[in-house]
Order: sequence, then structure tokens, then C-alpha cells
Amino acid sequence: MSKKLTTSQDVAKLAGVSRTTVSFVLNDVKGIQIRGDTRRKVLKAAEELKYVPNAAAQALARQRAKIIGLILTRSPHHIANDAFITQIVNGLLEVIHQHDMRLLLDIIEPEHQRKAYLQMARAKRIDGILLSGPRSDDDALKILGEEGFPTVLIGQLPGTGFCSVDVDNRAAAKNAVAHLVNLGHDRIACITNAQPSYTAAADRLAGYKDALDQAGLHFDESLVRYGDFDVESGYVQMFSLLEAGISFTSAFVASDTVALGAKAAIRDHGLNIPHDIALVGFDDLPFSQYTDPPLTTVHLPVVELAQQGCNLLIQILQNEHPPSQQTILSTRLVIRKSCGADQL
Amino acid sequence: MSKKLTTSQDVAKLAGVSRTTVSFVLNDVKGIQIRGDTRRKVLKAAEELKYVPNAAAQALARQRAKIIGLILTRSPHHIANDAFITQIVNGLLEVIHQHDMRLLLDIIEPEHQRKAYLQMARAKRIDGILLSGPRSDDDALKILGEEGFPTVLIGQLPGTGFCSVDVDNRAAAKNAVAHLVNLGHDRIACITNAQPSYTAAADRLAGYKDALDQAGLHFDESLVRYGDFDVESGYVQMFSLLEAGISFTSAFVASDTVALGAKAAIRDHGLNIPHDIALVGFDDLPFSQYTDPPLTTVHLPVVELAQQGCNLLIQILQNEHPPSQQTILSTRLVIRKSCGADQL
DNA sequence: TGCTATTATTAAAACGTGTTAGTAACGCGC
DNA sequence: GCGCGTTACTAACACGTTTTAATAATAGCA
Repeated sequence: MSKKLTTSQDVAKLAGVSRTTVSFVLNDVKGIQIRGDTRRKVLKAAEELKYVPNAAAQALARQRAKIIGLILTRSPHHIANDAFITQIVNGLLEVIHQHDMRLLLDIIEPEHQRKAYLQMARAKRIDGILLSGPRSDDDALKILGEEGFPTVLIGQLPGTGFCSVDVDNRAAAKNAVAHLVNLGHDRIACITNAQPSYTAAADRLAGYKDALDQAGLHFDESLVRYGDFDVESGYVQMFSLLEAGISFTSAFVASDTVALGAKAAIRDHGLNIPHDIALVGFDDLPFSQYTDPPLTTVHLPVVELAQQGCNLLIQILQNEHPPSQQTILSTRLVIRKSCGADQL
Repeated sequence: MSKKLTTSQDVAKLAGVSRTTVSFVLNDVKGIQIRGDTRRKVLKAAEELKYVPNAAAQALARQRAKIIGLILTRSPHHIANDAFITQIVNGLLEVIHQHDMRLLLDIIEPEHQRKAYLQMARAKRIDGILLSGPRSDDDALKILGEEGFPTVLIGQLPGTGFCSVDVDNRAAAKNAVAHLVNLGHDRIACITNAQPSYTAAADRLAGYKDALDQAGLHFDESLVRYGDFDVESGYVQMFSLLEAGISFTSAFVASDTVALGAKAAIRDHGLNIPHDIALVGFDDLPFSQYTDPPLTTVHLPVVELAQQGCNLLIQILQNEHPPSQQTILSTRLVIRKSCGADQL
């Protein structure tokens, strides 16, 4: 491992020009004129030496790391069960690559070392933050806001001034449950995707109530259970519902992952979907159309969510007008077999 | 957004010492003695000013970015369907955090801009690379090796000098297929997880053949299909097998994701698992025990894979003896209902 | 030829840290 | 009182860029 590191000085020497000229040529600085042959000399020298500018030095000089941070605030266990993350990363990277930037990924446990990303921001290790799963009790986030650090939320935090991209969870959930109502169900159970301290979970539950209200149906607390992101929680909660001896003919499960567990519990009770219990999920994960039966669910434009969030952040970084604060993308109900709609 | 940036100079001034002393105290440099009260003054000043060292400047000065890069060489579409990534990231971050480092994530499309991570390495944006899904036709990787850049493969590339962590795909596949043989099956179809240019896919296919050989069974090319990472490919390939009119009573599908698609195809043909066709997967994804029926599959220690790979890389970075080149972790067959073993 | 305007290039100052080499201050033995 | 080793600190350089201000070279014009 040779210790030599090709620097812009080397390129300059080989091309017979100054370091400044090398920088001008390589960065294509506008407002600066360089003779054609000089430019070619520099480019040739750089090519020959396989010169690559040192990232740290560049970051220090131009006060930009060209890195954006994606922060996920969930426990590792929840991360492992989150089928969205890869899609988010995909969408993000597409935009990021267009701007010749990089992605730094970090996971922060809700109760733990919350200041980690505050540090990264202050150290200017990252130029901006994309935060998925914002919590209202997150002080670090609050400080970030006060310090004016470029931040975009994937999700929402009403009452704060943050830019955000999200879907209308409440309306989407209402729509999904209304579908069950329209199919004639009046005893509809609900398993949330997570604890109600997560705004998305609370919103989806609210949507469930909205649909009941609109249909003039009574909201029965005993039909509600709280999921916890993963498959197992779906199994456990649906099991609990079935064991409770409360009658219901359909269920709205606010996460496809959780719904998968719920489905297994229903099967283990010897019941049939959709005949005995009609099931509607939320998320439309890649596997959801391949479950047995295929899962009726709410499609979330995750990739678009990530892309728009990232574009928003980059606009902020470039000081282009801080655009409309809150972006809401639309969802759609994907009707498959698990709700029994095709049997009408 | 105030333009001021607290620097170590500010801390020095407030504490009434030199910048050097601040650095000594904050980095706890050994071999240097600092009086107790001076140390306290510095710490207090740093605290008061909320000083956080500039990452770029640090990286430049100490020639270390304290960032390791996770490079995934798969197409975005495949990434979206890869349920392992989140687990890998989880395992990685745990180790990375212990060493006060960060994770930079990038996805490189196999056919496309391969040099991207070579650039990052040369720019010293990252200190080391963890590469998942290595391909033998990857020139950039070859160059990385020649330049002695710290690299660890998740997966394998025989014949190269890279450190790597992997499982014995061939033995694991052989074991899984042998299980089907032991259950009395002599017509066993196979759908790979990916194109055979991926070493993992080729190895698993080889293991399938090994098991047939050992059992004295004939290898029938027409029973083999090639999956392509995602659920859909499983559906398509199993469909093709079923339509081909070749009789078989069981199938080894070298990926749980692909197996999910295969399962759907079997169902759509009105066949029962495991009665008509016994199914064995590979990977043991979080959802695999919740499919209907629960999937018999090969458990992969993904988290451990990531952790050990990361530890290996960090050891290399610290110039501790470049340890045993190839690490192989063990797998185990998880027997559930889809293979019909419990009906014996 | 001189003077100015423009063009092409460079020297030097930032950026904020880590680190080496060096220097005061102090006690100590003789 | 002189050298000598310790202790506690600092001045100054290094890291590799970008960018500003200055300069050398060329052209335009009377």
C-alpha cells in the first residue's frame, strides 16, 4: 500500500500550470476563462494521474460535505421488519446521485442517544437531514429547527415549522374502512401499525373512527388493538381479538407487515379469509399481492415520498425559495381478494 | 440562521488556553499531561459553547473520515425486494456505532457506473468498503484490490485476495435438498435465487446437484429455472414449471422471496402445499414463518454476517494483523410445514 | 509609443483541525 | 549557581482543497 496520494499539486506540476488553474478547469468555474490548450493539458494530466480530489479537503474548503443524512428513528428490531426502508433508500439515491451527492444512513433508537444526529449536523458532516419517523418528544429535532439546520420530515409533526412530505393517513384509512362498510360489514376490528405515539398510527386509527362515524356505526374500544411494526405483533393482537370472544366479520390492519401476522392467527383459528373475516391492510408492500389470498390494501407512494422529500431538501440547501412547507401525496385503495369484494 | 460557527479557537479563547491544549484535552491524547484545573476549564468552555469539532477538518487532519461504505451491487428493483438489507444495516450500525464511525450507503447497478465506489475510495470519503454482492466481472473491485484499499466482501470471490464473510451456500443447499430426498421425493424442481453469474446462485444450484448425486438421483435440466431476486420471478418460473407438464412433487427455491411467488403460482394452479408439492426455501426472512403454510427454509445468520464483516474491516483499518481471509458462518435448516415433514 | 481594457494565470489566504517540535517554568542535586 | 530533567503548555506547520485579489500577457486605440 503505497503512501503516495495524488494531489492537485501533482496534476498542476505535470500540466505545467498552477494549482489554481487545475481547480478552475476541473470544477469548470464560470466567470473564469481558460485557454483551450491549457484546459486540455490539465484534463490530460488529471486523467493520466488518475487524480481524484480529496473529499475532506473539498468539504472543508467549500463548506459543503455533499452528503445528506437519512435518519430513521426506530428500534433495530423494527427496522429489520420494515419493508419500506429499501424503497425509501432507492428513491433517495436516485435523486442524490443526480446531484452528485452521497447518502449517510443512521438509525436512532427512540429512547436512546438522540443527540447523535444533532452532533452530525453541528459537525457539518452532513448538509441536510431527512428524518423518517419524527416524534413530538424529540428535543434534538427541536434544537435542529431552532438552529435552522436544513431538515425535511418524512411523516409529519404538526405545529412545528418543518418541511415535510407525507400521505394523508387519516383519509386513506377512512377510505379503506369505508370500503369494508360498503361491503356490508358492521363489526370491523382494527389493529394499528404501531403505538399511537407515532403520528401515523394515531392518524390511521382516527381514520378508522371517521369511517365508522360516517356510517353511523358505534365505535367499540374492545375491537381495537395496537400493533408494533412487526409480523409477530399482528399475530399476537389478532389472536387476542379472536380469543376475546367478541364477534367481528372483518378487520382493518394498518400495516401489511402486521396484517401478515394477523392473517396467520386467523388461519390458526381455522377461519377463512375473506369468508369468515375480511381483511384490509395498509402499505402495499411488494409481497402483498402474493399473499394467500392477495391482500387488499392501501397503496403508499413510498418511492415518490422519498424522492420529493429529497428534492425538497436539496432545494433548501441551494437556498431556492423555501417551498410550500407540507407536501401531501395521494394514496389509493388496491382491491384484491382478502376483502371479499370480488365475490359480490 | 446565524453564520457563526463555533471553532476550537473560540473554546481556547474562552478557556484562556491555546488551541493545541483544547485539542489535547478533547481528544484525550495520551502521553500528554494536562493540569486538572486546565482540563476542567477547557471542558467547561467546550460545553458552554456547545462546541462540536468540524468533521471535514478532522478528516483532513487525521486522514481518516471515520466513515465506512456499504456498497450494494444490485439493481434498484432488486434492492426494493431484498428483505435482508435492513438486517445487514442493523448489524453493521451496531458495530459502527461502537467505534464512533458512520455508515455511507450506496447502491451500484451491476451494468452501470461501476466506478462510483472507486471514486469514493480514492477521494478518501470512506475509510473502508463493505461490498455485498461481489461480481467477478467487476473491474473497479479489482483495482481496489490492487491499490490495497481496505475491503471486505459479504459473499465470496474465489481466487481474489479479498477478505470475506459468507455462508457455505453449497453445503446449505445440499442439506436442504437432502431433506426433501429423505422425505421420499425423487422429482425435485429447483428455482434459483438469481442468475448463475451471482456466485451465491451458482453455489446453491451446485448444492442442489450435490444432493441429487448423493442420493443417486438423475439431474434433470428441465426441472431447473432461474429466479431473479423478486417475488414475481418466482411466480413466473414456477408457473413455467407447472405449465411444462413435467411431473415433480417438490421444489427447492433458493430464496424465500422467490419462494413466495412460487407459492402463489402453485396456489393459482389449485395445488396444495405440501400435499401436492413440498416446498423448501432459503434465507429465513422475518415473514417466512408466517406464510401459509409456514415455510421450511435455510436460516442465514445475516446480522452476524454483517457484524463480523464490519469487525473484520475495522481490524484491517487499525492495521491489526490482516486476519484469516475467509470467514464462513454456519446455517441451519428450519423445518416448518411447507415441506410436509411433520406429516410423517 | 504610451495608456487602458481585457484576457489568462497565479500567489496567497482561507477552511478548522491534528500534531511535531520547542519553550518557558519549576524543582532538584551537587 | 549551574546543568538537567520534568511538567504544562504553545507556536507553527501540515492536511488538500476553493476562492479572492493581484499580476503578467495580450490587444485596442489614439
